[in-house]
Amino acid sequence: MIDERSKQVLFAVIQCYINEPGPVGSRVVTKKYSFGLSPATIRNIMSDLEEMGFLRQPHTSAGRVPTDIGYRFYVDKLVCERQQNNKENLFDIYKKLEMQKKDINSFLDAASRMLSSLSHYIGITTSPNAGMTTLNKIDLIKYRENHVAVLLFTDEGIMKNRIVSVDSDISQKDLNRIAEYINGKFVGHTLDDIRKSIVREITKEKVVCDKLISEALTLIRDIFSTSHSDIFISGLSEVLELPDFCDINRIKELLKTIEDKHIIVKLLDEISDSEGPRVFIGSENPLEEMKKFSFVVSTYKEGSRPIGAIGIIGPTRMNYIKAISIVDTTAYYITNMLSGR
Amino acid sequence: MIDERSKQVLFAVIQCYINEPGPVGSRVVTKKYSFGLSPATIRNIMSDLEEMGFLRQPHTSAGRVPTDIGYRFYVDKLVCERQQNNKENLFDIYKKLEMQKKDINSFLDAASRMLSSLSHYIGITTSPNAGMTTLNKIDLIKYRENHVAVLLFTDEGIMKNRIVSVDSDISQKDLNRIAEYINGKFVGHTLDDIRKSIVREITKEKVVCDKLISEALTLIRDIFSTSHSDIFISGLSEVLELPDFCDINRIKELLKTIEDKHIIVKLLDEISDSEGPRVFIGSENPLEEMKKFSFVVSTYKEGSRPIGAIGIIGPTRMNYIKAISIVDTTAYYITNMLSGR
DNA sequence: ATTAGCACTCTACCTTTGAGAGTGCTAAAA
DNA sequence: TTTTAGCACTCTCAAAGGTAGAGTGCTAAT
Repeated sequence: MIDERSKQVLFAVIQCYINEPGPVGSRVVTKKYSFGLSPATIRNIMSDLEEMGFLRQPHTSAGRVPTDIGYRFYVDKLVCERQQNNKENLFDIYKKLEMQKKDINSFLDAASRMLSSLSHYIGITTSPNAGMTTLNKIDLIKYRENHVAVLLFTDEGIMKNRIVSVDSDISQKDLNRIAEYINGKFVGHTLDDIRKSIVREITKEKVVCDKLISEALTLIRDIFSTSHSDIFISGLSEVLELPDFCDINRIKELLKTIEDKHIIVKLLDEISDSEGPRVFIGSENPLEEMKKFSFVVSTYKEGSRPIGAIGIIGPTRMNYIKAISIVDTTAYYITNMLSGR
Repeated sequence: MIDERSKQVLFAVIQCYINEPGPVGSRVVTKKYSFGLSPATIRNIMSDLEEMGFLRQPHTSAGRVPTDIGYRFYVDKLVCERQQNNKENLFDIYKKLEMQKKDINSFLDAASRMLSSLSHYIGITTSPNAGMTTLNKIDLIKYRENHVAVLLFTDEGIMKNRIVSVDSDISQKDLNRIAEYINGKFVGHTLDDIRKSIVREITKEKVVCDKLISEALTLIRDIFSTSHSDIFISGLSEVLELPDFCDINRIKELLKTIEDKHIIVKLLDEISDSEGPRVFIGSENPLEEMKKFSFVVSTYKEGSRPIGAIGIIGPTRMNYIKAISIVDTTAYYITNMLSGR
């Protein structure tokens, strides 16, 4: 389909373009890479590559620029060959993040900053998807008259807390009883499973237990269902330094997408059941607003189950090698750190 | 110092400029406002105003543009005269925010979005300054072996929670005892005060009580001291639509400032002991990075003590009337809603 | 199959030009 | 004394032309 030499030329063009933006011409390729061919030959090859859809010309008689398909080809090759990560920066990441261990959210915030400062693109991390985490303990605490604090502990630390007002004033003793009942039933299950069983239990109306408990269950179900995860985004100013973002309209687009965090959360949620780092290049992006950018994502896990996502957003002219490596190793260390608590 | 007629002209120029950017000339002023004077006279007045520092010319033979001093004069006048807020939009704000009452942080997040969507500038809210809030209750819960969850309830809802690892395994009973002791001593005081007394107590070494308690106190002091408040910023994409931000460098500046949230937190903290809405115009801003923007801030309170700040960032060419009114009423309603819990 | 040579194309940047808007000044009018 | 009309002058902005540079595609020679 595509011979080895053409492939080499394609990769050369892509690497040139990643190093500095602007169409890359045949002469430049011959100078930077010693193919032992003249510009004219390279030109012919590039012309072929354009026909195949890997390159394109911004305008007649300019150099070539990679298409999304070209990048895809390049990245696929990359991922295949990548056995050895560059282990050097691993340790740095590890050490710096270690400091932030205190609380899971500030930890993930720090991780997103880390992603962006390492890559010079936009770094994104999400807090664990509540539904995927396992319940460690529920506590009900009387907060003041008619107000109860519901605390959901998961294996990663406190995940959710909420103060709810209840109609009848319940004593702390009763609350303890309810909590005990719920704990006995649900500890060790994922929140998603718990929600499902609660729904089942309520609808089946086989509430042998007392009214308070059924009320509490309804309450907890509600808490579970409004579980939008937190998301940490950083590096916007970082990305503005790139020549790719000299156009004000692109900035606007990007900002609008990112500011509506729910969009990103949804996107990441969809991804978060897949393995290893994934790359979405330009038009491959499921989100309309992101079709001009590239997105490298991976997940961190609790045990073997992915519970949260991290990633990098940058221009399609992204240093994919670096980005993939950064995302991958960061995900790896987040997983480690969560389990090491 | 400055006669009435000149003042009128100054305000006319400012209003023109706020309505649409670009230097405003003498002809425009005579057309939009009926002073009964010819352009030539207006020109003379404007020339005087320039000498006094209220206006300036971007270049010879262009119209005039207000200086920061000019805006200041205008805003001062405004604040003096402002007795009647436009009560219409109050109700809207109130109703929409009411929905978000559930949890204080998502509530403040919503409030910041509200600020930005109403003003079309950048909306900022901070969560209550932990130090200023009063302690409602402390709870210590055994989370797993050697791990204790410390919960700080304040009158606004749960403010802080942290899981800490302790050397010796403590029983829930002991934890309850410690919590009880601390509660008895500190409930009703502000966290700042509590921190101070803890420090005193520890340093004085008059720890008649047992070792666990002194250890717990040290712990809690640490938790208090790392109290950076959350901050919610929104409306970045909003602001890019303004003609004032057509220059990419200004965007960069702004983003850099805003992305480093600690800067803003610090700024707001300094302000948060003053009354009513305050306006910082361009160079009046204490922060170097903000000297090209204007900042309208106010505080929300617990009782009569300000505990958090909200504000709007926009261009110096800001609609100050609207901005002040929005900030003021939003602050008012946040105060109300917090106390109405 | 590859390459050298050449005409052609397109962009980016610079300069020029003219229109438009607005000022400052002066002298006349109120 | 204050206001106004008239006019020359200045500056910006946008469009128009012109040139250099980079790169291509094609053809004919190697």
